[in-house]
Amino acid sequence: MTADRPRAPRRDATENREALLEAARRILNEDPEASLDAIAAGAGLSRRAVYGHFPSRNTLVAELAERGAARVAAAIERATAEDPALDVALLGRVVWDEVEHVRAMTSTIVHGPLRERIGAALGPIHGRLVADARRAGEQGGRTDLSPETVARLIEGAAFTVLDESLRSPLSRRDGRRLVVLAGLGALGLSWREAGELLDRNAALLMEDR
Amino acid sequence: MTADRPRAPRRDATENREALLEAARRILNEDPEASLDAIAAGAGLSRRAVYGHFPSRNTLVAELAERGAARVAAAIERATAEDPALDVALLGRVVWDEVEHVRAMTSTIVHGPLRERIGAALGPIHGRLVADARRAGEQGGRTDLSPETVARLIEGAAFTVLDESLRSPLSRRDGRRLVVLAGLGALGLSWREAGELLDRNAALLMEDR
DNA sequence: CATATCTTGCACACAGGTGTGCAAGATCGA
DNA sequence: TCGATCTTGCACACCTGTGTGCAAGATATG
Repeated sequence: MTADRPRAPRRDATENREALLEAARRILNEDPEASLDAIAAGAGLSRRAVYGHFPSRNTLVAELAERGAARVAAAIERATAEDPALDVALLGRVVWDEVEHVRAMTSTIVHGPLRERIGAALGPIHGRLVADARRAGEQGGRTDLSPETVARLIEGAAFTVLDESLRSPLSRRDGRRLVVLAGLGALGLSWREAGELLDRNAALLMEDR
Repeated sequence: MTADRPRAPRRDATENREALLEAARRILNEDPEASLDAIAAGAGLSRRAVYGHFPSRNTLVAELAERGAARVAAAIERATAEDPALDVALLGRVVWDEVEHVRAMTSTIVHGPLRERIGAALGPIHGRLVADARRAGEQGGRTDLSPETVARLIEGAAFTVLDESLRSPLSRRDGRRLVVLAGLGALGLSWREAGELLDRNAALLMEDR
């Protein structure tokens, strides 16, 4: 009873599959409602060929979203800070760097029904933020709102910067700074405190990784 | 050359027109992409009849959006404060009260192509926020971001509360408080400063007008 | 009541999209 | 080279939605 796996997929086939995901990333980022036709053409394939790789349009987009979410999740694990405020800032910077070049798609995916699909992969971010907000409260920080609410506000602030950067483009550096400042504001820091934190940790906005 | 106006519109006709707008408000607020069919049914009319009152679906929605925008614009003119931070808080409260019961529709209209259509009517809000941010900066407030950017962050914070309240409903009072706190945070106040401001102006969150 | 006005229900054209079947051709790979 | 694998192009069914034409019926209103 050898499983009927007639042969390994042809090399060009797997290449085309990747090309489709790549084209989807590029095209959906310009028009998040682009048709399957447009995506296929972007990959140099016909619409019909797509169905040889993905059973449906949604499957394609979902896989794309999950890959992105996994990438972000992996990135945040490599960056942690003791101080809650610093951790929030760090999270902002890291996530921004991962997402900045796929802003438009990110925005629609997060606002749309695929949100749940990537929720699992992005859960860790939320968890970290809640924990940071709670610890900050214990150390003299915001106690007028629940940690859960504070976390949502921080996430929302990040999305605000995201949406804002779609209307008037931001340099990578300005985006980083803005997303961090907005997040710290939601955490309850005054603008001076946020600025001082950034001054004390200048590396936070630097180009390295 | 008397204009050929054969007669005034029948009373039930104007009633139906209002009923359509009313149904649109109600239904688009539950499903912002609801079809014209659903809206017509909600008004107790047939889809066909809608075209006797509005030349297109978009016309209907646009009129609805413009009415709402005008309502909000009128409301903010009735509330002004000298202190910039207080003015931001006041704006937050007033706008929230006007918008809270049409959150879902507001969200999609503001994120969608109708944004420009109501931009004119909502421009005053943006203008007030920019002026507040500028004056705040002159009085020891945030100078690390341009007034324009600060205004955008405040608006974004309000939308965050809006979106958030769609996932886990907020009481009118909690919504007010949250939208004000989030706005003041974006303005650069620490959570304590924001709290003190609210304490000094307890009437801000009260039920009256 | 008589009539202009409104509403209805149907059919239709149109647009844009997804997903499938199938034959013919291109292309990898052993 | 030769066969399995992929791609293509076409046709097709299907869906959901908008907007229009038209005849027939309902209803306000002078």
